[in-house]
Amino acid sequence: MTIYDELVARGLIAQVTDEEEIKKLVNNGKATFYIGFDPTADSLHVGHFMALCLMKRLQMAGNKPVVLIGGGTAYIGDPSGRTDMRTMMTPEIIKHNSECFKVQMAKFIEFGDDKAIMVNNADWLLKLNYVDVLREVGIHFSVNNMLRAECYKQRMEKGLSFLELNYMIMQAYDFYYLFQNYGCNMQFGGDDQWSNMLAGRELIRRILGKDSFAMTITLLMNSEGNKMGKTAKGAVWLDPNKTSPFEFYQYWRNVDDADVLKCLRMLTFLPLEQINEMDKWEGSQLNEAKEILAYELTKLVHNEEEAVKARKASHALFEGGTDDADMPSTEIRAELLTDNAIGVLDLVVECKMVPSKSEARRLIQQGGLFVDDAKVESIDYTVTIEQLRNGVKIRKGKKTFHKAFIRN
RNA sequence: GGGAGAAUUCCCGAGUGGCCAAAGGGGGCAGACUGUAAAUCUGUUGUCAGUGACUUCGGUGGUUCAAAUCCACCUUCUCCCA
Repeated sequence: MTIYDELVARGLIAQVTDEEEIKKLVNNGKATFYIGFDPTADSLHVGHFMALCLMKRLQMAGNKPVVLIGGGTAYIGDPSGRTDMRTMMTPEIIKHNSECFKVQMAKFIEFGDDKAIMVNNADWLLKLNYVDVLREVGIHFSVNNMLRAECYKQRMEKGLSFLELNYMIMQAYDFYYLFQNYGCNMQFGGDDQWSNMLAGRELIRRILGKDSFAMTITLLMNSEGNKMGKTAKGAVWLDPNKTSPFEFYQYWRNVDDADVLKCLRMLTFLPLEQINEMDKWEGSQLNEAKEILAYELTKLVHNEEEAVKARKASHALFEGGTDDADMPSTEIRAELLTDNAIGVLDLVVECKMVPSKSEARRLIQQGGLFVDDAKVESIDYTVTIEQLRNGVKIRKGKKTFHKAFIRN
């Protein structure tokens, strides 16, 4: 199976500018392609991960990836798919985030002379001269067309600033710049980037009269049409300090039945034959597929050791195993104790299992808190120092586990 | 630059002087049911304290015994005119 066919079979491709040409380029390893990553946070998330996987797949097929860090575009902020403006980031934060991205990306993509390269658009965007850009680039853009673009449509009601309107132009310029300087003939990105990518292609055609290609990756949505990789608390991060391997594992272990196969196809490197086999599974058997998904992804994003640990912890907590050593834990500082004990309310807040004591109170009143598998019946319940020395297992509801302990 | 309107608790959105910590929906959390799924039903959803206190309705001042609700100024946004 050719690489292009595999991408299609995995459901990764959303839109392409010219299927035949792209197929040819990609299958023969002739593409030099770029994907842009704006450093909007200090860690990559699942959406970035998909893009990196795609890069890897294409790299394995002999194509040359260019990772573009949007250190310059981050100064503007992409309005695509947003209903409100992003908060402007300071140069220091942008720089810091860019560094974080670089470190994390090195885990997935091989960089080197003949391998992948990494560039930062801050290097060329930040020194552009306004009037020159207007004359050389701005002349090629029709505001009428821009405003018709899907990515701006939803902003027409709530308001779109001139700053943001220029994002498309900057991204288009990036493509043009990489085409000229790195022979980059193709751009990939999330499906919400389609208009921006077309703009770049159009710019290259207008200035240089040359053809270039663009392809978008299907956005990973759940069966309810929401972007996946998001929780109530925010994104699922790849940085283990922001989303622990265990939490990461659990996120995927808990996806809806309807989404498991899609996730396996799009996110893992498991052979398609194996995944198609799982497609026949039904009902509770899907739990097995979810476990495979969670394990595979944890292994890819973190490493095999973490994946094994997370799986073990998960089994221990949900299937009555005994080894609970790997669940998230918090060390309780001795000064929090009074009379060698601590109230449960304070304890669960300290472990950050609930945001406030009021919430902890409610939780207990509704019978949703357990300490060492015994239901906490009263908000006055206290945990003693002896218990803490052994480590107490706290459970909130059915799925949230935490261990609290104190050092001797 | 001129005119009209808007800003409410995580989100949407009611509320036009006391009965408002603020309707309703969404989302979240918990309980039941289950397969660590979905759907459904129930409870809950500002904070701290055992029913009372404190902080909140874009910001700052003011009127009043009392304001999310009235007034002034400011900020941001939307729409119409230029």
